[in-house]
Amino acid sequence: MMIDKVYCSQVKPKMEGERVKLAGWVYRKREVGKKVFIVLRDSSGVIQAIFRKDSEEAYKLAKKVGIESSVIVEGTVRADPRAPGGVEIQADKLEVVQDVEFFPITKDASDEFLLDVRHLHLHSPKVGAILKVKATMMQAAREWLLQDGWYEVFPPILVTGAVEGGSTLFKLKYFDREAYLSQSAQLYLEAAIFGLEKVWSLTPSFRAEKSRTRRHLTEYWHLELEGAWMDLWDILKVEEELVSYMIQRTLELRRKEIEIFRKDFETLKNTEPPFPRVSYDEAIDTLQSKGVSIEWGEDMGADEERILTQEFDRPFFVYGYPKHIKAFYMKEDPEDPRKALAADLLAPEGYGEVIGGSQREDDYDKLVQRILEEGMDPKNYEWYLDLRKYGSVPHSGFGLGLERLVAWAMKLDHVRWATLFPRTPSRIYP
RNA sequence: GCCGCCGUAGCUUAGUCGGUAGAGCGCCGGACUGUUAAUCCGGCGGUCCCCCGUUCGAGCCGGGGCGGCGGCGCCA
Repeated sequence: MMIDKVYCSQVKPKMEGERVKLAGWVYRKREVGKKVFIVLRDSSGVIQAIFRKDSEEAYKLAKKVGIESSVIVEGTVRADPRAPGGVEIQADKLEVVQDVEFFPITKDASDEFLLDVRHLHLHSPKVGAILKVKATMMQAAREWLLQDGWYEVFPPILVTGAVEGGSTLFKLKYFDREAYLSQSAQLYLEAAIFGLEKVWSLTPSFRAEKSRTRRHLTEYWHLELEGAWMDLWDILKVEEELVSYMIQRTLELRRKEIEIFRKDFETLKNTEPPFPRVSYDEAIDTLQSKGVSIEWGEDMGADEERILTQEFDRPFFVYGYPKHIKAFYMKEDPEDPRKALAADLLAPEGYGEVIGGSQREDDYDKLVQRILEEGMDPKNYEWYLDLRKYGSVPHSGFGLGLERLVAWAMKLDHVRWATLFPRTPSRIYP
């Protein structure tokens, strides 16, 4: 039953006198004297409708209708400087599709309460703006990936083992066996490059870690790429071009939505290739010169990372981490065996890690050795090790946390606002 | 797993020294000739998170529990 309606944002002052039909929800209602003002909201925006007593039936309904009721409004377009946006609907017909007695979300809602009623919070134009930006970012990613020759693949979510020893997996029953929810598609993407060379996927990733930070969710959307015949420096170029395009394109298409949350666009505009490349060694030096007590070989914690990101006005890479703090599948630097050919992309303004990437170990023996060093059993990685026995090639890849990129772009205070129904250790409902 | 904080009306909260629990928003009723999260008047609304204890008397003091939040670690 598509209604032959116009969207709120389509109504312009030059349409003065035109008869229109709109469908949406009651966003605001004000009764003054013998008039009722209803601000109507739909997915495109808002417009004011005015009900006067001379259209008695509509006026009576308008007086009674509650906030966030679903309604269909008919009337005539009027340009009026007193109306928000300079245009309004002189309404003469109101159909209340479903009347709402009271909407639980009012102006004094805490973050916690908004998450409790997330299903209703999705009415909010602010939430809508974030969801639109997220959608546009993926639209941009697809545009870039298509023109650069990457194939989208669809990896499994039900898996048998860990990608990284440390991360905790959600366990589930798989008939009479155990299985897990995937925390990364990487291993499967690595397999796919032997047929398609350049592949990517967008999948949910799951981490059963009780992380209580503004950067973590137990379920998040993971954009992963894997490319054959690419070394670390090749994949960094892919990363910066892809991220730059996602940001620039979204800035072009969704400026209004971003502006609701972010006032300063400098760091977004600065997101043009090449991104600065900072070695781990330089990062340690910088931190030490700022009085941070950190030694070569230690991993950077959240505090260190934050201090470092405040030095930059655009995203930047940190590369050349010590091997022992990185995952087993990352290739050892042939010029310095203490280091891994790994790089993270950090967002500025304190946001930190958005991408983790690396060149992969493509040598069978070295990979077996690394698996043993991590205290894992090579038997569990048999098919993965096979990839190094049957036409192994140098290859690299990375994973991007979509919510993290959105959170930075919109300057959100938590990644949970960048997802439809956030899952955290304490929250799996609604 | 570790450190810190908080649970009072649908929501946001005040509550002094331990002495009959208050406000704003929302909702309901009324007033108002154009409002911009309108305004004004009136009304409805309470398992003070739970249990035990101290006390003549506990929202407040003590003990235990439950739930949540902020951060660390881990990562994207």
